[in-house]
Formats: sequence, structure tokens, C-alpha cells
Amino acid sequence: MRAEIAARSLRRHAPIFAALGDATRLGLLTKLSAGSELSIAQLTAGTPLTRQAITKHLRVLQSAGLVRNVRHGRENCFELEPRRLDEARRALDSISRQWDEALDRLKAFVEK
Amino acid sequence: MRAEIAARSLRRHAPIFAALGDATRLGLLTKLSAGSELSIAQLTAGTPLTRQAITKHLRVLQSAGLVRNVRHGRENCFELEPRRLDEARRALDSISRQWDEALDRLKAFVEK
DNA sequence: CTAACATGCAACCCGGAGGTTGCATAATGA
DNA sequence: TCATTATGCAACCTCCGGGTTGCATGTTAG
Repeated sequence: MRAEIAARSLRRHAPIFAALGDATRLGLLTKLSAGSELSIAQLTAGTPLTRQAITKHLRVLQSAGLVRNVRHGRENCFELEPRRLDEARRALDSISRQWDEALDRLKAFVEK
Repeated sequence: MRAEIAARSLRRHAPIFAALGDATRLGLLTKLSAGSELSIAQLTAGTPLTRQAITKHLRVLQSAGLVRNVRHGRENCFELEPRRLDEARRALDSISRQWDEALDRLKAFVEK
């Protein structure tokens, strides 16, 4: 059944959404969306949190594939990985598209 | 600063993403995306979980605005609320758009 | 009217997420 | 070389999320 396949491929994206489901992490992503790579210290500056907390959040984002790290000497810099964002967007698209099609079928049925 | 405003409006969507960040809840949404409202019992059928667990998940989805409930006699039925899905999609758009613009600026700077 | 069905509520359990502190270690700049 | 800077690692704490069980209540079909 096609719906089963869709459900599986959708469930696969749960970790991405979970990674996005935290205000601190969304803040980090917006900082990174400015374009330049930022070190952990730079990403920590301005937040009320500890560097360790930020580090943990970055690990979550990284293992969700939303972010990539590049070492420069003693500093560990992070930059956005926009492919995964597109994946997540597409997943949401798939739900709402399915929904729209269902409404169309319903409408067609009623008007028949 | 424009970036600050963007960051705030993005952080506001954290609860939506958090609600989406669970495989069980994504499964419920796909079931509901078929179009017809479904009772709690119907949504529970086929899952290895208890009715109570499903009920809790539905509450999470509801308080995130992703789902709406309609009572029919003794049964409590749920249906999709697609507006919030669009909101979430738009939020992801805003990040990747900002990212793309940053890359464009960088490219223009290099080629100058 | 009454048995069966669909839920709601509350208490309880457990593991992991989010945070902190303290200490060890690699790189750097003067 | 040496103090400083930027991190990594590990232990620990607290609280909430995901689940279950047991019992009470509202609905419905016969």
C-alpha cells in the first residue's frame, strides 16, 4: 500500500523535526543562516547558556544532519547544511499534499 | 535588526517542530491526512501502544495546533489542521532562503 | 434497563534531554 | 616558553516526555 510507504518515509524524518523542536537550536540555526561559519565560543556569546550546553545542542543538530563542523586550528566551527532543511520541507509538503488530494476526492464525490 | 525579528518568529515555531519530532505522532498525522476524521479508538488500532498513549500524543498535536477534535456522541474524533503545517513549512523556507541570500552575497563579493 | 463500548482522569514508573561544574588538553600569540 | 584561549570529557542533577494501569463516567445498542 502506497500510504504505508509514505508513512515510513515520513517517520524517518522524526529526528530532524525533533532537532528543530527546541528554541535554542532554532536560534543557532538562524545565526548560522547568516552564511559564515561560527566557532562554538561565538555561538555561545549572547546566550544565557554555558558553552557546554551549546556544544550539546550543536551535537544534536549535527547528528540530525542539519549542521556540519570544520576544525580550524584550536577552534571548532560550524556551518549550515541546507540539504536536510529541504528534506524536512518536502516531508511537510507530502502530508499537506496528501491532505489536499483527500479534500479534492471528497469534493468530487459530493459533486458527483 | 531584521535578523533578530526573524529569529524570534522562528523560535515561536519550536513547539510545532517538537510536536512533529516523534515517530508515533507523524504516523497519526499520516493516518489523518487520508482526509476523514478518526476516533481515538480507530487511531489506536494497529499501533502497539495503549489508547492512553495515543490520547496523550493527540493532546500534544492539538496544543501545537496541528489537529482539531470534534465530538460525536461518545466518540472523540480528530482531523488535520493543515494551516499549521504550512506555517512550519514557511519557517523552514525562511531559514534556507536567508542561507541562499548569504551565499549569493558571498559569491558577489568574491566575483567583484 | 443494562451490558458493552469509548473516553477521561490520576497516579506512577523510567529513561533521556537540557544544563552545570570541574578538570584535562591542544593551539596561539607575545 | 608561558599564560591565555578554545575545546573536549565525564559526572552529576532535575525535570519532563512517553507509557502503563486502574477506576470512574458518559453513550449506545438491544
